[in-house]
Amino acid sequence: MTYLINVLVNLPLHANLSGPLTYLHSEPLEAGKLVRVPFGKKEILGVVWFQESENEFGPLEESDYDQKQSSHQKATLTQSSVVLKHINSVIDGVQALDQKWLNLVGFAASYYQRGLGEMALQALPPQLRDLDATQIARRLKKRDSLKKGSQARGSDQEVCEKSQHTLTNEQLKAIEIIQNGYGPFLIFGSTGSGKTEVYMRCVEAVLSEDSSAQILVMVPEINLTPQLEERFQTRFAPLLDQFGSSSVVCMHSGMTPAQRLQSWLAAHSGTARIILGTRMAIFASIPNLRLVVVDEEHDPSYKQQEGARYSARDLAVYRAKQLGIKVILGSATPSLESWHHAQNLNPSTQRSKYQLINMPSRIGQASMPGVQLVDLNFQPKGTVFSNQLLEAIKTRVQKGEQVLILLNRRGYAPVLHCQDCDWKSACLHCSAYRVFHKTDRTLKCHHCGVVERVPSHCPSCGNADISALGKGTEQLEELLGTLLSDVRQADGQHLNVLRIDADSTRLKGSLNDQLAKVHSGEVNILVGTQMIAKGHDFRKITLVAALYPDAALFSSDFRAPERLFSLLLQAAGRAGRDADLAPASPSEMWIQTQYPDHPLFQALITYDYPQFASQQLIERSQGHLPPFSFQALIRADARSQSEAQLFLNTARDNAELVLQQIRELRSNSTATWLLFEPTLYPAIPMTLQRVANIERAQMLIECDSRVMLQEFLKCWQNQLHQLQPKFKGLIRWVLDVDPLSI
DNA sequence: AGCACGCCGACT
DNA sequence: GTCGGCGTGCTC
Repeated sequence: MTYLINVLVNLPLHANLSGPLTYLHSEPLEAGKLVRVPFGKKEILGVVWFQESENEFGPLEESDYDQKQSSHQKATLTQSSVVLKHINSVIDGVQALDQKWLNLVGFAASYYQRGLGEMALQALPPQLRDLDATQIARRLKKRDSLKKGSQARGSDQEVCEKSQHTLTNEQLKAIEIIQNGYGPFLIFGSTGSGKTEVYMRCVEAVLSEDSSAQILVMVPEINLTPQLEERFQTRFAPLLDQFGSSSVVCMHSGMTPAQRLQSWLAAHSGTARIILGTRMAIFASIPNLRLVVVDEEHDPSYKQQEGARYSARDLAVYRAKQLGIKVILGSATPSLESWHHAQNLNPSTQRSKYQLINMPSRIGQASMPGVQLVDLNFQPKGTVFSNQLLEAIKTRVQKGEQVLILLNRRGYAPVLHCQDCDWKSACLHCSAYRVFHKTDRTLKCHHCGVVERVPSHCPSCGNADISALGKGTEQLEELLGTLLSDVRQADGQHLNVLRIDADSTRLKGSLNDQLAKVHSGEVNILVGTQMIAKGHDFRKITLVAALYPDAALFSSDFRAPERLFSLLLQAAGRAGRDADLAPASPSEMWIQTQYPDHPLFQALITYDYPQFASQQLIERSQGHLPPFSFQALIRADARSQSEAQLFLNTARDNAELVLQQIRELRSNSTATWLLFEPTLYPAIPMTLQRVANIERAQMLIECDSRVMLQEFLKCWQNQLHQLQPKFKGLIRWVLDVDPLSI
């Protein structure tokens, strides 16, 4: 007997093949099974998809039954003139992915307008794709032996001792709400309010209730996984000792392919009980998933920015809903989307979409730092550190406290400039300047990566006197060294200034080494980009300063203020974490700005996120922006800007046709979403118009109905594929559903 | 997307 | 005479 099997393979949507491919096999195969199939001249990994007549959303209808019978009958060897091939092998050692996982992948592919096979295969660990059945069998055997080893060790361990922390009333209340509610929950809790402890208690409750329960905890950045892993490991490993070290696993792109495969297998087989990871972890196969936690849910890192542009936070909410389990989102500055969902009551149910949990207080004596605004209008032009700020910094370091300076610009200076001929260090390939890096004497383009030795004379006129315009973190580091050269620590030692940014942490492990220097107290002043504002628990920092955050106030991106507020609040959260230090030495957050009266800063002074959010939501609502409308962005890359725009504008003209089709197709439908038609704005050059000699343009699509937007994008996408070959200079185009930056 | 086949310029 | 540029087309 030969059966027709639908198999997903890693193919982008725009290949001439769409949907699953049909292969032959000697026996029927369950959906979700992993197989190796011939594809062209290669053999690749495939995932068995549902048979046509199988309905992934429920039991089969009577009418489906005949089809199911026929598809399982002996198949003809061709299908629409394509010669079908046989499946090479079935990977028996790995259990079939379950229907819930297949559904998640199916939903993500359709919502983010990507190929089903592309989505499914991208969601699997790379090594699973590369290894054949025997190699995978070998890994499984290795894993089993590891497991036995740790089991033996595990049995020696003490029984889990319950955490001795006493919880605050806010924490107790939060836990109670989560225990008794349905979710999704949005914990609005300031940094240091003990959100993590709430997560842990909820995790603990679920684990003790269900002896096979698995839990997914997501964090925005790789850097934050080690410390969290350690906390979960020490807390829960004893409780879950039967599986020893594999009971808590990590999933993020910084792991080696072998580690990723092992973690994935541990989650898939059910041995991993707690899965900690970055956005990619949302696609992990977790058959007994019972709880999802998304920490720092507002963080833009949850949105994948290339390939399939999914939002791991939104998919987490979907996944939890699909499984009927709880999802906890947490943030000190929730995304306005989530905040909105937690505010508005549904008139019929009298419930909001998300349940809001307030945790406003910091634990112990610690309170948020007092905000000091320095009006740069009253400072000499070009001031980097105002005198007030400099004095404040001196006072802190002399007392043995630490200072954090935030500047979102790495390198020494963003531009080199020749005063004689007005030459500037423009990048030849991008519409941007190359940045001067003094440490390695180079000019670097941060967009295309071109590196050149810094010229000693102006390349244009030969003038030896070229100057650096603007300030980057490298220069701050240097500047602080000179400005504070006569300042000594309490013990008479010279000051230590440390810079942490993408350049200083390029080498593996160097971030940890540098953080360790901060924790040990060896460092007095820490200078860095936004990577130091997130999550790290610095005990002795009592002063944080943002030197010039004004650019975001006037950005063309409507989300810029939201991001700035969040960044500044998170940075402020780095200060005053040590409750013992707090009473004697209240911490400070300094902001130097030309717009001290701006409502954003005014809301920040009182750390009034609800105030800021409500004011932003009013603006969003008036501007018909998310969360009051839904957006998609299409970007075109081409040889010339005009070609990129021409493609987009032609696509825009075609949209009317697509809409007509939808209207006709649904002419007998009374669905209200049909009334909301998408608006397509004209194509515009991207803010960074040219990168690596490729011209980029984009076009925004906005619609009041999510369903209508989805329907439109699906039909429109077909048109775009047909349109594409007519544009010779066009290199590629990409769709971004729910884009985060515009 | 890969990876083939396929038809025209600068090199041993 | 080849090596190799990347243009078109196919993959169940």
